Amino acid sequence: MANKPINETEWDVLNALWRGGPATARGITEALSPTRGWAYSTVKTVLDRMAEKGLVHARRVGNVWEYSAKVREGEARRSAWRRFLAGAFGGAVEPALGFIAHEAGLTPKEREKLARLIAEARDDR
Amino acid sequence: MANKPINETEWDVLNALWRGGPATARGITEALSPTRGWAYSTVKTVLDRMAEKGLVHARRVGNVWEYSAKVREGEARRSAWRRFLAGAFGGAVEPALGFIAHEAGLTPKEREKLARLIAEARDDR
DNA sequence: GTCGATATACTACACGTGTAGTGACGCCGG
DNA sequence: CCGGCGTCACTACACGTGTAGTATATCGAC
Repeated sequence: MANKPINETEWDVLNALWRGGPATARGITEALSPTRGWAYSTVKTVLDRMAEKGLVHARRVGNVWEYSAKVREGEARRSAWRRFLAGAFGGAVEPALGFIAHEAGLTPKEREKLARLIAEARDDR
Repeated sequence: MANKPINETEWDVLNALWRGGPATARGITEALSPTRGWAYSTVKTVLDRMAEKGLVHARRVGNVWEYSAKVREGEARRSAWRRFLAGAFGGAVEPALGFIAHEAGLTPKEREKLARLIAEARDDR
């Protein structure tokens, strides 16, 4: 299961790992330094906590730990989607779709894009 | 502003208020009792905290407090949507739309519905 | 083999949240 | 006018999270 919510900090770390592949605590610290500016020890703590939760995998390499994403991006997103539905729409899909179509503040261009994407999705299955 | 994230418990309370209108702590306790089973004092605490945050409005009526939703449903949903985007998609709208069309696990029927909703939205503006 | 750099492991602390107990006080019924 | 019931205000506490310091272990260079 491991269906704990993923929080802000964790998304940042996961995104870094998804984009850059496995990395050490120092690597992540540097990757996130422009946006977050965390201290090394902060990143280490976050990573360790994520490892406990099963979000990342920790592997000893020489004397350093190398962390890699254990959840896949798609999964994490689906889980975020489910939480979004659960919270804001009591888990109901259709109202959420209505919201996205009408009230999510999409630009016409975005709506167009979405229409196209749906058409595609319809085709490929 | 008031752009604090709304958490699970708060969604429950807000939903109760949106559906049932203004209510006292006891009222909410009862409304949520099937799903949550909170103690009266728990609900009171939650409501007071929500009042502090500006999520609900508290009005003294006789010797009881009556609480009403201060944020509107649409606003709250938009804010949840923004947080969903920020977390799972780094704030980018289009990848999120792609995800919804392709990977969110929509049934064909739901996709159909979404297509219709978009068409509608296109019409009315 | 000693030293310096770096990583680790452990600890810390404040704030948010989930959940609730308790003592005091006011209002309605008798 | 008094007592009980319900409500309030306050307090509590454990756990999660954001953020980081520090003492110790270890590795590579000299």
